[in-house]
Amino acid sequence: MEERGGQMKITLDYSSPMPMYEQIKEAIKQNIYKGYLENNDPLPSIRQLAKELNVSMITTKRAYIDLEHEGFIYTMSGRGTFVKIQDLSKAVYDRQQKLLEECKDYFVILKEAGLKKEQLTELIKEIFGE
Amino acid sequence: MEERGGQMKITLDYSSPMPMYEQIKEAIKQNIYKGYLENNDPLPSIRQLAKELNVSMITTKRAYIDLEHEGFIYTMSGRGTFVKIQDLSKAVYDRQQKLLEECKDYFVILKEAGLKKEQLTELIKEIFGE
DNA sequence: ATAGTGTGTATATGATATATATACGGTATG
DNA sequence: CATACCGTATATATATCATATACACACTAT
Repeated sequence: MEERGGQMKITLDYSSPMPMYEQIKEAIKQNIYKGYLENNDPLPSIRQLAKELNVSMITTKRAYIDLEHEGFIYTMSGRGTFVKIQDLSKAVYDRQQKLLEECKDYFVILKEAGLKKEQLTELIKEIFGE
Repeated sequence: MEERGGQMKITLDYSSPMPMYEQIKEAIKQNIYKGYLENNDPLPSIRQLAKELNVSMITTKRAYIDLEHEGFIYTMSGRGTFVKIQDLSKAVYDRQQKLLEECKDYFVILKEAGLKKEQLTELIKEIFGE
């Protein structure tokens, strides 16, 4: 039997306010963005993943449905679910641009809360290094 | 009749995924943090606010209950609801520290997504000025 | 004192989101 | 063609978000 999604390492925070199917979605997207999963790689079956994570099939299925609608994966009934990523570097770039846009709104909130430019640049140094 | 919460300007985004009672909470907190509302200032009654915002009394009540639990306001049955802020500058400082902590986690995510230090400092310049 | 009007409070109710169990249908392969 | 994997569909449970409406408390002008 072929290994399915053996690279996947998903850990759920059952007490998080984020729904479990959202956590699963995020984890799979991360695996794609980081290049751990390539085009046409099989994902774990909804059954297997549900067993691993101690959730029901419906929950894993729900995550897969969403990811399919968002264009990250495709499903073949009776066969399994597979990664659909045509151009990884473009996907990564698009995501970065999206994050930058969100970041902009976030900075506005921080500014309105009275935080100073220096406090943020200091934090950036701390995380990103000098 | 005394004016109640006449300073308040709350606008709801009915299509936002953020629950309406959360939006109301946030708006009131903002009014407190910005000094528009002082200690013991009356808030609009749950009825009046509900009417203004086209929501039910239960929704405004829910917001007030949460804010009371968080220590921002207090309620006197039959009289109304009032701001409870002992030390504004401390509250503002505490909130800034909390935001900075959250910001730290956020920056880690941005770094992992492959964003560069310069992209963020550039964005900060844009928002905060030179 | 009490009626009136303004407060907050409590109960019953519904829509939607999240998660489940279980029975069903498709696909490959010995 | 049996079997052992896949995904699919139906009925169901629980929590969250929001509502309507009837009730109780507090001030104030008769």
